[in-house]
Amino acid sequence: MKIGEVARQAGVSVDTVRFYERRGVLLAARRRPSGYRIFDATAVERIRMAKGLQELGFTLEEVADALAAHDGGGATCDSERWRLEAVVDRLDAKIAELARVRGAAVESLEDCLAGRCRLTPSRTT
Amino acid sequence: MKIGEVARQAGVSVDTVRFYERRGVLLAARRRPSGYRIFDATAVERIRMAKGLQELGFTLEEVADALAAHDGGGATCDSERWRLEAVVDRLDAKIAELARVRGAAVESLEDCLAGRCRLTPSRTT
DNA sequence: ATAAAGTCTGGACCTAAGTCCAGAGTCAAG
DNA sequence: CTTGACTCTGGACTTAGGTCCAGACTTTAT
Repeated sequence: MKIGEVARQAGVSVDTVRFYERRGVLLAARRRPSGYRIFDATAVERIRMAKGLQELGFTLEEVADALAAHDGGGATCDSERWRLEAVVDRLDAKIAELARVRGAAVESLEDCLAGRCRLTPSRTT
Repeated sequence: MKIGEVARQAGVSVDTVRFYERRGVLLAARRRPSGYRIFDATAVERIRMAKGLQELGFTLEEVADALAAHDGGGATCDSERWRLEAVVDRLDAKIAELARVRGAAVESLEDCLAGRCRLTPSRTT
């Protein structure tokens, strides 16, 4: 697969694909003699994973680190339990945090509707 | 309350407080004759709300817009149902998304442990 | 009354995550 | 074998969200 195809399948720009390679989200791609990068389907998966995690507040660096730990686990995937478990833990924490903020928001809304607003210094009209 | 106290209570820097004022997250503070800003407790609440939402992927601008809609609702809080409801809706969507990504991550992990890794082009060792 | 601590403004600077060239080379379809 | 679409590199530029001055003024505690 050439870079344009990867970009299309992952829903990002080719610039982003190259950027991700530099940042270590993607492994350094193999090259044709011409210099053109050659990718396989895992590249698309990695970009999708990165995008999903990023959406949820993880930085590219964290994603790159997790993937590097995964790749570097040794010969095979199962040779260590790797970081994805840690990622899942963080997702759980994030879900809890989200629920907490949601609760706070709902509380604020209730107070507000009850005339005791915390967000606007209103003249209790 | 002076700016330092607000910053302390909200857990941000005084620079951030001023920055938030400029960006409309905080209402323009009243001033002493000296020029010093005077805040009340709602400022702290607004910063906390902003930080919480930001953590979850909302931009400062979105937060500012929601708060502006709230403030501008008219004389009182309950004069419109305001945007916090929309925020809660978005939080729900985010929670769903988070759950989805979590599922995808767990699946990847399972595939990986089963020797069918999607993220590393491994030589099936 | 003075010193230390806090605040003011305006502007420069910073990181993350991209985006957008220019200029040169490559590929593939007709 | 040409032509239009792709790809390459390197570097400049962008936006969001801050952070960090300098130099001047204000407050507060002793």
